[in-house]
Amino acid sequence: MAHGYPFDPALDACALARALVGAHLTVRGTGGMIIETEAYARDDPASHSHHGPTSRNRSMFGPPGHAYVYRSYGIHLCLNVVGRPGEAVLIRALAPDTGMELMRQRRPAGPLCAGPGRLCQALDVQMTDDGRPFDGDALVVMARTGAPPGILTGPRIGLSRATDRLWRFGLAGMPGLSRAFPKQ
DNA sequence: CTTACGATTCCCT
DNA sequence: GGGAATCGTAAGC
Repeated sequence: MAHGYPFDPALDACALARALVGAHLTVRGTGGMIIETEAYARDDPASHSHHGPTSRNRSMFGPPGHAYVYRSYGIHLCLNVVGRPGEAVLIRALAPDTGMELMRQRRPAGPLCAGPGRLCQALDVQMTDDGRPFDGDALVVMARTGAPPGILTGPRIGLSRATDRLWRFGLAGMPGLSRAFPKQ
């Protein structure tokens, strides 16, 4: 049952990153509520898109509402939601609630979805998901309902450039964040 | 062609 | 808290 991609394609990366906090993500039947995101923009020294399109980052310049999946440190995969051209939002942590048993099989020990590499392992995200739409088929994202939650902000994790941009967003009061946020 | 370096995680001390 | 694992990418020569 496809329900389509719920977000305005015109949202800038930070607005999309904020909108995704509290949204719900499912990949082929496993997932949970998104509790931590990071925004990456076109004119952003820390973004893969900073030097323009390449074979690796081509999905970042593709249609909004599609996935950008890349390999990190030769080991892990990371999942992004593509926004405007050259912009994307990294999904950094979930509060897992769907397909718990399957996710625990894939990650028998340790945190299930706290960290971009861990959640990709728990959800069995593949490189073949790169460029795939969040259209409600294999990849499902549902906007949050109700009042806007308290959203924490902080510098993005693991970057050496553009550390002054507070483009990391988290759901206040949630356990399972990949790291603590600075005092607001 | 060569090389340096990550949008990380895990295990050790 | 610190370092190793591990490999694709892209900048540099």
